[in-house]
This record gives sequence, C-alpha cells and structure tokens, in this order.
Amino acid sequence: MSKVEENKQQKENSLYAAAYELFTTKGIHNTAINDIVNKAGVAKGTFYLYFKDKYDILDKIILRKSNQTLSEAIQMTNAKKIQNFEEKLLYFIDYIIEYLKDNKLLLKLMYKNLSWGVFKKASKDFKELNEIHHMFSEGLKEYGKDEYDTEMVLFMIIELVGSVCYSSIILEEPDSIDNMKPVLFETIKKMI
Amino acid sequence: MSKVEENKQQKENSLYAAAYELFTTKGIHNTAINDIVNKAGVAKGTFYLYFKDKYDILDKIILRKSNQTLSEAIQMTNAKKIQNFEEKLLYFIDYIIEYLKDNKLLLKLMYKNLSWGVFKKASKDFKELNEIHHMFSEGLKEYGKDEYDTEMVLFMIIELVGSVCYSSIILEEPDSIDNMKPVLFETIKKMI
Amino acid sequence: MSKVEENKQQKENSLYAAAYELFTTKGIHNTAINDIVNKAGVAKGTFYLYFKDKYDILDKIILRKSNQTLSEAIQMTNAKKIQNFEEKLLYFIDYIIEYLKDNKLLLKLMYKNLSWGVFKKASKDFKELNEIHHMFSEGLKEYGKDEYDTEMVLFMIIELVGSVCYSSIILEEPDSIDNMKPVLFETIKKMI
Amino acid sequence: MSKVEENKQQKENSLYAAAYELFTTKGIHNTAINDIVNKAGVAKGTFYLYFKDKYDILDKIILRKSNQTLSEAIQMTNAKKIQNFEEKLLYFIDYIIEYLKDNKLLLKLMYKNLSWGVFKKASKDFKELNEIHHMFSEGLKEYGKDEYDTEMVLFMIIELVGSVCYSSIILEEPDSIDNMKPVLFETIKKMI
DNA sequence: TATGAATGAGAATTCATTCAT
DNA sequence: GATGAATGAATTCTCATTCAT
Repeated sequence: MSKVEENKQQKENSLYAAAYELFTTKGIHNTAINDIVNKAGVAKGTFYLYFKDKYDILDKIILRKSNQTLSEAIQMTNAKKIQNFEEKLLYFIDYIIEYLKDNKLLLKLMYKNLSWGVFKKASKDFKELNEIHHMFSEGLKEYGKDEYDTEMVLFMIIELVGSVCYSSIILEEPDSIDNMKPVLFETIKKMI
Repeated sequence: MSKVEENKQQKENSLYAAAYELFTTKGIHNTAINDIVNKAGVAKGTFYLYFKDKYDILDKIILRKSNQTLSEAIQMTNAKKIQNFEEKLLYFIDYIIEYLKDNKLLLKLMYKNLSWGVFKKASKDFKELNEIHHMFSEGLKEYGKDEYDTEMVLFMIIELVGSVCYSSIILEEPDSIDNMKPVLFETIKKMI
Repeated sequence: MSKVEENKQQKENSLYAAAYELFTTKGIHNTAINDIVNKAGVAKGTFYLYFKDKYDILDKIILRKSNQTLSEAIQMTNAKKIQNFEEKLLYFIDYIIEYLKDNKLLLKLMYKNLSWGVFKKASKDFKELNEIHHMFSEGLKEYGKDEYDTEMVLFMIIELVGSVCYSSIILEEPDSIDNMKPVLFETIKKMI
Repeated sequence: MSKVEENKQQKENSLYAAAYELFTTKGIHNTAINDIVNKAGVAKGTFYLYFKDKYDILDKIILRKSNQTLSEAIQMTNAKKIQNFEEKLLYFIDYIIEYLKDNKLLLKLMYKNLSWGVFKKASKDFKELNEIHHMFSEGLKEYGKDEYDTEMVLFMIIELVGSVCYSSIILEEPDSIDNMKPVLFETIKKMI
C-alpha cells in the first residue's frame, strides 16, 4: 500500500473510531459532524470526502461492527468443535449475547439492526457471514424442515434474540438478560 | 364542557392529528414544530402550552394509538366469544397484524414501541389494557406455566410479533406478512 | 398600523436598505447574508422570515428601485406639462439617464434589468407604471403606427436606452454618456 | 507538435468543453471547479495550470465563442458577394441571429457580452474581427456620417441587436425573434 | 507536468424557544 | 389562553486553493 493510500485509510479509520465513540457516548442526535472531525483530528471537509452525511457513516459503522461481531462469534463457535447442532447454535447465540452485554452502547446503536436486513445485506458483502448463514441453514434442515421453513425459523430466531437482547440488556425489561436466557434458549429449542 | 374547554380540546386534537400525519409521512426527523403548528392551524406558542417538545407529543401519540388499536382488537376478539385460549390469542394477534397491514405508517412510527415497554406503561394508564394483560396471563397459566414463565412467554410473543410485523410488512423481508403468518402462528403455538 | 405591524415594516426596510447598500458597494457575490443582517441590526433568522435567500431580496430590491425611479421620472415629466410627445418622451428618458448617472451603483445592480421584462412585470403590480406605459403607447400611436408596432418600438427604445446607459455610464464605452446622448436621442427620434 | 504539447492541448480543450457544457446547462453560479475537472477527466490541480479561476475560463470561453461565431458569420457574408452595404449588414446580422436561435444556451452565457466591450477587446486579439469592424465602419461612412458618428451607430446597432436577441430568443418577450426581425431590421435601416 | 487528498474558512440554513402583545 | 415575530446558537455543507507525491 502506498504512503498516500495508507494515509487515506488512517483518516477514514480515525473518522470511524471518532464517530463510533461519540455516537455511543453522546448519542447520534447529539453528535455533530464538527465533534466527529475534531475528535478524529481531521478537517471538516475531509469528512465529506469519505461520507455523505452523519447517517451514512452511521450505517457503515453498524455494518462494520455487526460483521466484526458475528465473525468473531462464529470463529469462537467453530473453535469449540461442537458436534450437536442445537448446542452449537446456542453457543453462538450465547457468545453474541455476552458480547452485547459488555457492549451495551453498541447494542443501543445497532438497536434492532442486528436483524434479517443487516444479516442478509452483510452476507452479500462478507463471505464469512455467508458461511455462517449457510452453516445454520444446513443444520436446521436436518430437523426435517424444508428450505423455506428453515429460512423463516432462522429469521425468527434472529429477530427474537435481537428484541430480547435490546429489551433486557438496555431496559432490563421484563427481567435481566441473565434471567431471560434460560427462557429464551428454551423457546429457541422449541422453535427448531 | 365549557366553550373554552371545548376550544382547548380542539386545538390539542388538531396538534395530535397534524403531528401524526407529518410523523408518518415525512418522518419524525424531518418534521419541525413549525410544520406541526402550520398544519394544525394554531400558533407556534400554542404548541408549548400542550407539549414539552417534539418527542413529548410523539410519545403521547404512540401511546394513544397503541391503546386505541389494542382496545379495538380486544373488543373484536371478545365479541367472537372464542372458548379455546390458543385460538383466541391467535385471533387477537391476527386482528392486530391485519390492522398494521393497513396502517404501515403507524407501524413504522411505533416500530419497536409496540413492545413490552409500551405495553406495561400503557397497562398502568389504561384499565382496558390491564384487562387484556390479565386475560392472556390467566390463559397462559392454564398451560401449566408459573406466573414468571407466563410473563416471559407473553413478552417474547409480543416481541416476536412486533419484529416480524415490522420486517415483513415494511421491508417484505424475508417474505410478505401473509406468507409469514402460518410460520409465525406455528411458532407461537409452540411457545405457549 | 399596529405597533407590531410597524415593527415588522421597520425590520423589513432595514434589511432592504442594508442589502442595497452592500450589494452596490461590495457586490452581490461578496455580500453574505451575515453582512446584511449585521448591517440591518436584526438576527440572522429574521432575514429568512422575509426573504427566501440572497437572490430573492435582490429581485425585490430591483423591482422596488425600478418602480421608484420610473415613478419619480414620470411625475417630474408630467409636472413639466410638455405638449409635444417626442419632447416629452426625451425629457422622460433624459431624467432617467441623469438619475442613473448619479446612481451608478444602482445601474450596475439593475444592469440590463431596466428592460421590457421588468417594465411589464412591474406594470402589473404598480398602477402608476401602467399609466406610464399607457401614456407612451398612446403617444406613439399618433405617429401612425398600429398597436403592435407601437409596442415593439417602445420595447426597442427601452432596450437601447438601457444598453447604452450601462455601457457608457459604467464602462464609458464607446464614449461618456454625455457625449452619447445626442446620438442616442437622434436615434430615438428616427425610431418613432 | 510534440506528444507532450499535444497532450497539454488536449487537456486544455477538455476543460474548455466541460466548462462550456456545464456553464450553459447548469449555470455559472452552480458550476464548481470540481464539476469541470470531473467532466473533463483531469485532476483538480490541472485546472489551475491553465486558468486562474472560474471567471478566467468563463471570459476565455466567451471570447473564443464570440470570435468563432463572428468569424463564421463574416465568412458566410463575404461568400455571398452582396454589393449593397445595407443588405450585406442585414445579412450578417441575420446570420448571427439564426445562429443564436440554434444556440440559446450560448446566447444566455454571452448575455450582454456580445457587446461593444467584447467586440473591441476581441478586435485587438483577432485580426479577422478587426477586418469586420473595419469593413462595416467603411460601409457606414458612405452614408455621409463622420468617423465618430459611424462608431456610435455601429455601437448602438450591436447593443440593440444583442438586447433584442436576448429578450426575444430567451424570454420570447415581447414577441418571438422571428416576429421581431422585421421591426428590428426596419429600425436598423433607419439608424444607418 | 499532473495528480487528487486535504484543508478550513465561510456561507447558508434551520429551528426550538421566548416573550411582548 | 393564544399568538407569531424575533432570536441566534448550532449545524450542515461547499469549494477554491494548496502541496506533497
């Protein structure tokens, strides 16, 4: 990578890092482009060289973070070499839940964006996610479902996990995530 | 009601109607207080006599609309005099889904607000909702669950229905709501 | 006029005066809304209460000034009670030329906007201008021209006077306006 | 011409073409250097190797186009070998009018620049224009005018034609150029 | 010569909130 | 209670120009 290219990458990353930090601590609404560039240590115009506006960088951050988190989760899951599919799926979900527990602000930012939409969009862009999707689809099919039902169930699991995480981790409603987990996992077992 | 009282009520209602219309068509972010008062045909200052700010009126709208919708749904459900609990619950959910199908904009507005939070908050304020809550709780208990599990399952059903509705009605992902319904209902049956 | 109404009028006039002063001295391009409101002694937001943007106030200034100037010219002309039409027309034109000679900046601002377009637009809005138009049309018809030719000749006189004024007063090209006048008047005489 | 020279020439021409296209379609005000270099397919810095700023390239474009148009007009006129001066002058003017009718955007761009100023400036730079000027001056003198009057009349004809073209071709005010032509030509005949 | 990333001053515009009437 | 003109801080966004490569 040339020096120029390196420098560009560095600036873009500074902007990502600054925006993420500010969005999660001050909130999206309370973060001005000004704040982002100041924190990133670049000129205001530079922001517009890389992003259209505040919502452009937000979308890209969510995609990056989702991808990153899911990739990490699948790597950790695969490393465990769990044979039983149900166990494997729950381990994967648990990993993500624990991660979000430690990153409440990320969860807040992504809100219910850790959903089918992002999952599908991200799948196209990142081949690793494609593999996750494929793996769980294959696993579910073994339970005697056809392709369509498999997709639907996978979708509903994702939606349910996302909703429950948000509600219980952020709002502690109707209970803490640790108390919710057994009920959630029980429900997932019933769903597959 | 005195004429003055009537007039006040009328102004407040104008503001509600105008804000709802604008929030659903232009989006919350793109609606200014100015737009609301213009549409409502009242002076800017008047807005502040009734609401603290944009988010105050938004919260109140969501509460009003949710309450209204849920009340209507329970009334229609009760009118059917369905004996079987499962059937009754699904009828209730189906009624709401059909309603949201016809009111996409409302769904978008309430997105992620037709959740436990609103449900509980609303329960306190409106005795009718309290009754709904009570009714389904009682019904679920008959399935051999204790009080805690009952609450959790009810919560998860609400979350799941909300997420699925949003995704399938608004984004048509992963499929249309009509195609999703059988899968969703099957899942709910398993959950209770 | 109520106190509020008076105050509004005053603010609007301040903005007009400030913008005119700045446009003529610094140029349109070099005048910022900021400059205008500072000079006018009103808040920035107030500007947008009365005008859409810089070009909106510019258009309105040109219309006001044109109207004002032409009204004054026709009043002075009528006061002279000149019987001969040609003489009267030339007096009117001379009055305007002299005025523009003393208000080079206005001329620059209006550039070639003292033309048919403005004349017609203004005619509709200000009945006084309508009268000017009517008066000269009637006068010209006496020279044996039909209505159409009358309009065309009037139009061409206005265009010619405007162009010559701009070129000779502002650029002193091809000669000073005082030297141009005899040639211009001679040409006009030939035209009618 | 060396390959380097050729390349430079090509870049400069690209910039001219891009700027002309953008100025005429989007307007001068709404065209940024950025737009020009993007369209031209050269780097931003390259622009500054050839032009001082936006107005520098604008002036040069107008000069090039005017020169080009007038040269073409005079060539076509001379080719006709018209003996009568009046007829020759009107043919020349007519040629330009027809050209501008087909190039409304050019006319808009040159608005008020196809005037004495440009004419004189251009005369110095391009010997062909000098000849045009000389030819018409000589022709006019035959009508018994002295040198000064000749210049003035020529000037006024140019101004009048320019104004009328702009108004009638662009604004169709007070009538279409085709309807204006007889009146305009009649007036010019009277002027010389 | 040519490039194009970076700059940052500065321009435009918005809008919640106040307060005199 | 109701009004709506006025405010001005805050924010977004533009763009000519520079300069290291």
